[in-house]
Amino acid sequence: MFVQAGKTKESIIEAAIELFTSKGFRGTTIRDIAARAKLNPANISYYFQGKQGLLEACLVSFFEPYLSLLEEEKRKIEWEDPEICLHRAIRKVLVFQSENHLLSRLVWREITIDSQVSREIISSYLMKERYYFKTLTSAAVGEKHSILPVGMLIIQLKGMLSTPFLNSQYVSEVWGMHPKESYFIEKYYGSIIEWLQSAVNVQKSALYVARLPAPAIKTV
Amino acid sequence: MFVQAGKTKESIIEAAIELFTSKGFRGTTIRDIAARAKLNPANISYYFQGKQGLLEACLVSFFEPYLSLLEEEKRKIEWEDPEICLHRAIRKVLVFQSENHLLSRLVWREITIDSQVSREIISSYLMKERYYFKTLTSAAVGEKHSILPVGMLIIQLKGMLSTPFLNSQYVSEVWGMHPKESYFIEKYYGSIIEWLQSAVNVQKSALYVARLPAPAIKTV
Amino acid sequence: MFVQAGKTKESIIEAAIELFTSKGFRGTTIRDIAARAKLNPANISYYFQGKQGLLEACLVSFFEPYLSLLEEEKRKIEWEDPEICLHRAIRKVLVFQSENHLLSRLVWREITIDSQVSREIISSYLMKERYYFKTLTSAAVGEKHSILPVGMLIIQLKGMLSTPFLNSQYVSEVWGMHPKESYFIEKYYGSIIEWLQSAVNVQKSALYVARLPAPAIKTV
Amino acid sequence: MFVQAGKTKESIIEAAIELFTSKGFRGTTIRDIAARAKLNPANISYYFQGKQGLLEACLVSFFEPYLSLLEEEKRKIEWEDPEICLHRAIRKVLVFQSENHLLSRLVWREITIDSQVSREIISSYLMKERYYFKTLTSAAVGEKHSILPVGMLIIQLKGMLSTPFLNSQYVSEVWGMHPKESYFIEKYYGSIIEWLQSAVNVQKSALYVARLPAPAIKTV
DNA sequence: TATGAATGAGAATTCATTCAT
DNA sequence: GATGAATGAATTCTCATTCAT
Repeated sequence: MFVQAGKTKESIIEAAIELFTSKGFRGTTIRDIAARAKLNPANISYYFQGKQGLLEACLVSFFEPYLSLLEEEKRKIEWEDPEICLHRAIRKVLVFQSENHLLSRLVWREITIDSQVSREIISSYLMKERYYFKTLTSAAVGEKHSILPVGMLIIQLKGMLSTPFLNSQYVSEVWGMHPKESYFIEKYYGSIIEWLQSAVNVQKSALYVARLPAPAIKTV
Repeated sequence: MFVQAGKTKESIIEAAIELFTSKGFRGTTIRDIAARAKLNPANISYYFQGKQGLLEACLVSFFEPYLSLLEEEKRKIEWEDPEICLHRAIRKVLVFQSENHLLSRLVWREITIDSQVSREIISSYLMKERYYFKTLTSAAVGEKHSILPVGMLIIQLKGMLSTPFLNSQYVSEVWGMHPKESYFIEKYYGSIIEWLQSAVNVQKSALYVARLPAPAIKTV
Repeated sequence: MFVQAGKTKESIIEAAIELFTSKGFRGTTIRDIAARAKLNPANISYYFQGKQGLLEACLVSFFEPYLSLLEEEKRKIEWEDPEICLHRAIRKVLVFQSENHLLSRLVWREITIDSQVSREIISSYLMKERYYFKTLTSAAVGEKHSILPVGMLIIQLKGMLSTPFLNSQYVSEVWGMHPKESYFIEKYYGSIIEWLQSAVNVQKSALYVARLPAPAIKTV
Repeated sequence: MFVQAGKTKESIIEAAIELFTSKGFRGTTIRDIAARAKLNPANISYYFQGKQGLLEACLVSFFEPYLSLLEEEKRKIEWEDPEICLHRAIRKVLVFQSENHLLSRLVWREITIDSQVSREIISSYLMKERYYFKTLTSAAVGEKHSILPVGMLIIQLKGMLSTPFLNSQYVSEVWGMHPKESYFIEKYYGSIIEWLQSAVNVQKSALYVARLPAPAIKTV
């Protein structure tokens, strides 16, 4: 009626996130979404140029703040202790996902499907993410241990950061609390940092790994 | 035509795993599958009572060997060193997933969707899996450090074990090799064991982490 | 395209009645119906939630006026001569069926199939119909001959009322005219009333029947 | 294995009659039939050249005895009292249908569908039936009342003879007994004969009924 | 901006039938 | 004679999208 376009768009995205997350993208119809948002289905095509566009809007609404968060910490390594920056980045990522746990689950699942039309969007976002992680990690550990296999670290870090949100019901059942609760985040943050510390001291603790024919990796 | 029921079923499942994995369950049509398996689409309903049944057959073909693998190691803790058993279980799980990396990706993605009719099947399998992990982990660390929060360990372990297969393209891009290659498995196994070792010494390190200046962070 | 929902629904029902009647419910495809109504087949699901729903709409469009017709006469027995009411009911039923002869044929055939999902709808309608017939007949004959076996009367009456419409082609061939013609209705009405009169005088004629080699008939 | 072809065919027809009757021809699959007859579905195509052929076999298995029954009585009018023959025919028809009530329901329903491939078969049988009925009725009443509209009589007779079997559940509910029970047949036979008598005296009785003060009737 | 009607493309599924054994 | 595998044709239905209002 009046200037409610923003509101309408918002409520569509909200409904879409809930439904895409629990029923999957293809398993959700735009009628489901329209019904939940109490709107006419035609609005979705109108505002997002189709279902696909709506999914992309969801992805964007995740990646934009997510990446600017990482970017911010990456920038700070110029004048702050990189290790502090990395730790803070990890914490922020956890908090952000916790506050957007449905959307997080949706995103981390959706990127495991190849033939999504959104592939291009996703790819460019993931490239950026990787770049920030690499830079942050290298800065945090690279100076001390130049031959450290940063790649492995990043993969493990990525897994640790996303798994609780992707498999939130698993976490609930094993740990007795949901990843959206801040207490879980605190604990989880703690154990990631622990792991990171010990991983950094990899040479000492893992004589065995060092002897493997791991390819030399150059840190930037 | 030819009495090759076994072969036909096999080839349907094979095609289904490939397509479900890359395009998603709903994104794959039974025609796609039939075309890839060079069969008539009606065979799918004939052999699996519909698309849903085919998905379930895929899940079963993953979980059955996967769980018996875990079960075997769980049984061995009666007379072998539980730590050895846990390590061996981890290794076997990695190798099994590496050999069935497509199927693994499919399974770990599919379980993140709520409203699947397969929910019951999945639930019962995941319950078993959790039980085996709990028993193995508790046996491996419990005796030494009875107050250890095993739950957190298991969540992290689960994440580490599945992430590389779920996000195989991520691994490829960061690490330069695919989780189906045995070289990756060796490396990855090594770092999990490392993590496990240091996690077991959690009390000591926890002390240290507690002293970190974990900066309070406001997210937008 | 055009906002003519009412018209569209109407024309679908019309086409459905024709086709269901001549080819049977299962023998008619929604494509046939859509083609005859010059519409897109999807409209049928859209307006009637599937083929089954369309059949039910047809049944309802028969039973609603049919039953209110009976109900009206049933109500009138309070202050009018019940025999007149019954006769008038019979006449109205014949005229109504004559004017809706295709639909009548469809309905009277369809109720002879057990496993229809529409069973519940049909059952409740038939229960009402029976109640009206019973009340009307009992009132018409009951006061005079309270112990008359009304059940048998009703069964015969039902048969007489529906048969010409169910087997309209039989009527055409034997009688040379179609049950939709009013001349037939007049004649047929006359002979039903005759039968009804004589049936009421059952004792006298029963005497004569008793002499036939048929077993003696006991009145309950 | 041995000479069981007859047995197999028999059991297929038996199963088909049950299922066609309750679920309708199109609503029954040959797999249903094969399952009930505990046979392989391929047998049906083998023995009856398809589902259609099976239906035709069912129709034939009804009409052959049914028509020879009528034919027999028709032949007898040459030397016996035609009225007796007609009554006997009616009785035999009722008994035959009672003993084959499922098949009767199937047949009388199926002939109300136009576009059956079996139309030719049905048509020729119905033509014969009509001929026998006409001959019998004309012989029974025609001599006495040459101006009687035999057509109307036949239509009513047809309706009376088939209705209880076509709507057997209706009969059950109103009358409290099933048309397959001989007690019902006796009663029903009685009332048809009554009707027939009075219909034959139509001219007289019509006059008489009009004037009728409906005398009180005492039941025995 | 918003809506309900309408549609076309395509999906899963059903099923009678065939065929080699 | 009998069977189970396999198929092709056809059917119902779903759904994103469009369009006139």
